[in-house]
Formats: sequence, structure tokens, C-alpha cells
Amino acid sequence: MKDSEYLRSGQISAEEKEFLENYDPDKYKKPSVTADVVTLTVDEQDQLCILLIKRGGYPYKGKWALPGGFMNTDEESVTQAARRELFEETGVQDVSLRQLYTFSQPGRDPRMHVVSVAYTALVPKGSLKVRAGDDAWEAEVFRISYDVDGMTFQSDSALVREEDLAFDHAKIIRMAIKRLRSRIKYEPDAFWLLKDKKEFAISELKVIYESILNEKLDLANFRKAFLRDYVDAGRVCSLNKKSNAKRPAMLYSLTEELNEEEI
Amino acid sequence: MKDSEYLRSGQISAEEKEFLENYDPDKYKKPSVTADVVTLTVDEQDQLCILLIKRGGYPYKGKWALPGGFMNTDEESVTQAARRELFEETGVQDVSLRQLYTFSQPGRDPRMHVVSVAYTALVPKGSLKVRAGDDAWEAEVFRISYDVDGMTFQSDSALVREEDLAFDHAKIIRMAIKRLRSRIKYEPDAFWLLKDKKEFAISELKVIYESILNEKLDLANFRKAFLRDYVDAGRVCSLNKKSNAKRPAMLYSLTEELNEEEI
DNA sequence: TCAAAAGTGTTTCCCATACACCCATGC
DNA sequence: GCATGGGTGTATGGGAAACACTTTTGA
Repeated sequence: MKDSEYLRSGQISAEEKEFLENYDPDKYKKPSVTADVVTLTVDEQDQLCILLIKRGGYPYKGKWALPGGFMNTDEESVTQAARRELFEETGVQDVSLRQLYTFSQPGRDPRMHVVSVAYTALVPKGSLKVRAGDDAWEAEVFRISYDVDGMTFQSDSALVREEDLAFDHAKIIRMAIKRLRSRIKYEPDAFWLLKDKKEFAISELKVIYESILNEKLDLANFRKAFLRDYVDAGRVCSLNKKSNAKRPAMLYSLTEELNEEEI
Repeated sequence: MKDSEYLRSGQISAEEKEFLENYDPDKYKKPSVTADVVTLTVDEQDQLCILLIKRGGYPYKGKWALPGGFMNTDEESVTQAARRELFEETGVQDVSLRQLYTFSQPGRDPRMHVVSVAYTALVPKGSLKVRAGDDAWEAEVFRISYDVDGMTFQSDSALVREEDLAFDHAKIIRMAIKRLRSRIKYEPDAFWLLKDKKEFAISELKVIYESILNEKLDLANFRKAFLRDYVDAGRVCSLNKKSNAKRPAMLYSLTEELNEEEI
């Protein structure tokens, strides 16, 4: 592995150097490693949405699935692979990308043993425009809703039930939403879904929370929590600008960079 | 991939069957995948401890590191690999094993690109006896303590500072402890560290919490929280047995199976 | 002047903390 | 008895939820 911190440190004996040069990386059989991305956003009607792609090839040809793909070994981390894939399929770059879980059960992919590192991507409201698909894939944004027996995904042209998804992707999506719901209680994840993190009203943020939690919140109490946790804590500053609604709302701006990964 | 649910479902066209039979699993270059385990326990002096192994071969020969190893592709999940490695090195089986994070930065292993799925294992008090090491490795249990610039690990025969550990293992350990500290506020993780989950006193559980959080707790309030969150909620029942201390304590027993992984 | 959304104030209630106090046992 | 840890009771303060009320704009 060229360029490793370890090698550059220079504290390596001749014996170790020889070991590394003669090491056979294919001593063990290896699984494939992919990044799968649960891409969430909120649409103009304040509905939580997810990006799915329709598989153009086998396996699960014609089924809807999470976007993702194989990592470029030796060149990138799985996180970089996830970011690359997401960019290739949507063009969005200003997203939160956070590791969710790694799935590695043998048999979850019929081709071979695939270890999938799943990520949750949070895309700002309005910025998830789907690119025109080629023959390999076709992408669409689906509104997420729930009924007695699970999630359904609805776009302008298709209705998909969770059991129709490819691979174990329904499980991954359930996990992502569950985790997001518990995370927004302590972490500023929801800010990523704002149209503009540098100029937003409290009510806009409240709508994001409501979409994620699927329940209505009390604005007065939401405001108090927001002021306490973010404004008073210095993580958000007020702009003294006014929007142009009924009564103009005070606008706020995130001061801190949102740290994506707590490594 | 023999035995896959997908293949057995039988809804596969001849065309797809042919695709799967001709698929070349080595189309892309693959990284290696390993499981690394942060094995935590509490010793008889109520100190939080970790299992480390001394590396017998290159790289980082002679350095202390997390136990772990390569997964057996096609035969097991990374979780099973972690469980297998932990068993081989310690003989313990009744442990909580929970996925922590996946590390995949190129260069983190000087041999080749290695994707490591890290796990946190919680071993009941007193049951972590180290096996005699062979020439490939040597294991020891270290007490974890903190000073101004980081963690130190102390066993009966060695003192290791976090920057002396192999690979990026110090980072992984920090993450594991941080996560455990926040998790025990909501989840019953600490029960795994009890000597006997089926017969324990409240004060024993309190000691576990104190070891993890590294701070003293008020027993009266700890008891109230325990009764509310576990006994009243039916997750723990009282045994009406008495231990043989000063004043005998009421003993409790976990009724539920602790679910290890929320997949 | 009215509707609608923004923003403030107040009341109530729950619950975590702190801490005083009683209980059961061994010595 | 008394030391030691087990267990109960209570007073207090902070904060979250519910909701009434005021303010600012557009129409």
C-alpha cells in the first residue's frame, strides 16, 4: 500500500520491508464490497422522500433498489465510494453522508458474497433532481408512506411496496428511517434537509421534523427548544432579516459546519 | 452463491440463470474484509477492561492490537467472523456482540486495502480468561484509565499508551467506549457485563454503570430508575432470594432475552 | 378589519436530584 | 451495640407540554 502513514514513518526494519514486499494480498478469498445509499429528502409538499433506481440488469432486473456500487479498491474508502455514486446518479454534492450499518450475510446477493456498507444521505429540500437514466439504470424520487403492513413508495409514475424492493434493501431503509428519527432528538441532522442552511425560518425547520417524525409538533415549544439548543448555544445565529410571508419570520443561519462523521 | 433465498424462490428466468452462471466475481478488484473486536469487561476490582493481543507477525509486530481477523468469504457474515475470532482467542461465547463502525480508509493497513468492520463485545464479569497464546499472538486483559493526553492500558505485566497501539485501533477503542457510554442511558447493554444476568443485586449493576461512566452514582436514584425502566416494565423480575452480604440484597433476574442486534 | 402566521407568556405537571432516614445483618 | 450496606421517603427545582394570548403583516 503505497503512501501509507506507516511506511512513511520510516521505523521499519529491513525484515519487515521484505515481508511487506512479498505479502500476497490474495492469500484469502475476498468478498466484494459495495456502498449502498439511502438518499432522503423532503419535497415541496413537505413529504419525506427517497431516491430509488430501477435495476437495468440482473439480478433483480426491473426491480427498484437503493443506489450504490462497488468501491474502487486501493483508491477510495467506502464513504468516498458512496459519495461518488450519489454524485454520479444525482449530481448533488452538498449532502450529509453518514454510515448506517454494514450488511454481510452470505446469500444476500445471488451473484457472490457482497459486503454492503449502507449510508444515509440527507439532501437539502429541492436540490434532489434526478438525472436522466441510461439503459443501466433509471432513477426516481418516491414519497414514503406507511400502512398496516409496511412502507410504500410513491412517485408520479410508480407505486412500490417494500417487499418489491431488490436485495435486503427494505430492511436497510427501515433501519435508516428509524435511526434518523432517534438521531434528530440529539443531533442537528434535520438542518441538512433545509433548502438553505444559511437562511431559514424556525417554521421551516419544524416542517422538516414533522416530515421525519410523521407527527405534528407545537410551534411554541419547538421554538423554545430551538432557541435553547441552537441559538443560545451559539450553533445558529439570527440574521435580523425578514421573509415575505404573512408576518415576516425571523431568519436564522447555521454558524457551525455540520460535522458529518464523528470518527 | 448457492443456497440463496433469491435462487430458491424459483422466479428466475433462463436468461437470468445464465447471467448468474456466467458472472465473474473477480470483475472488480476487491479489498480484504476483517472483523476487529473491542472486547470490554469489568474486573473484580470493578475496573473497565479491554482485551488486546500482541502481534506476533508483521506489520506492527510486537505491538498491541485489537483481536480480529479475516472473514471466511462465502461461509460467514462479518458478525460471525467476529464471534469466531473472539471465541478462538478467549473461549467465551455468552457475549454481546454489536457492530460499531466500518473503517475503510486506504492505507490503514500497510499490506493492502483492508476494510475492517469493528464490533463491541461485552463479556460478563469474571468470564474473560485469556487463553495461552502461541507464537502468532499473545493476549492480555488491560485496565483502561485516562490521563491528560488520552487512554492508557495497564495489565499486570505491561503498560500501553493509546498511541502505541497498532493500526488505527486507538481510534476504534475511543469510539467504542464513547458509544457504550451513551448507549447505556437507553439500552440494557450494561446487563451483559454482570457476572450473572439471572441473579444479580441492584448494587452490582450500579457498579457496572460506574465503571463505564467513570463516575459515582446515587444508589437511591439508581434504584428508582432501575425499578421504573426494568422491573415495572417487566424486563426484569425479582427473585425474592437474598444474597449473603451485610444486609442481604434483593436479587433480580432478566426475563427478556437481550437482543443483540436491532436489524 | 380580518385572516394567517410569527412570536410571547403562563400554568401545570412530571421527574430527576439530593439527601435524610429507617432496616437487616454480621461481628 | 454498632458498623455496613440495603432500601424507603420526601422536598425541591428545572424543564417539557399544553394552551391562551399578542404582534405583524397582506389582502
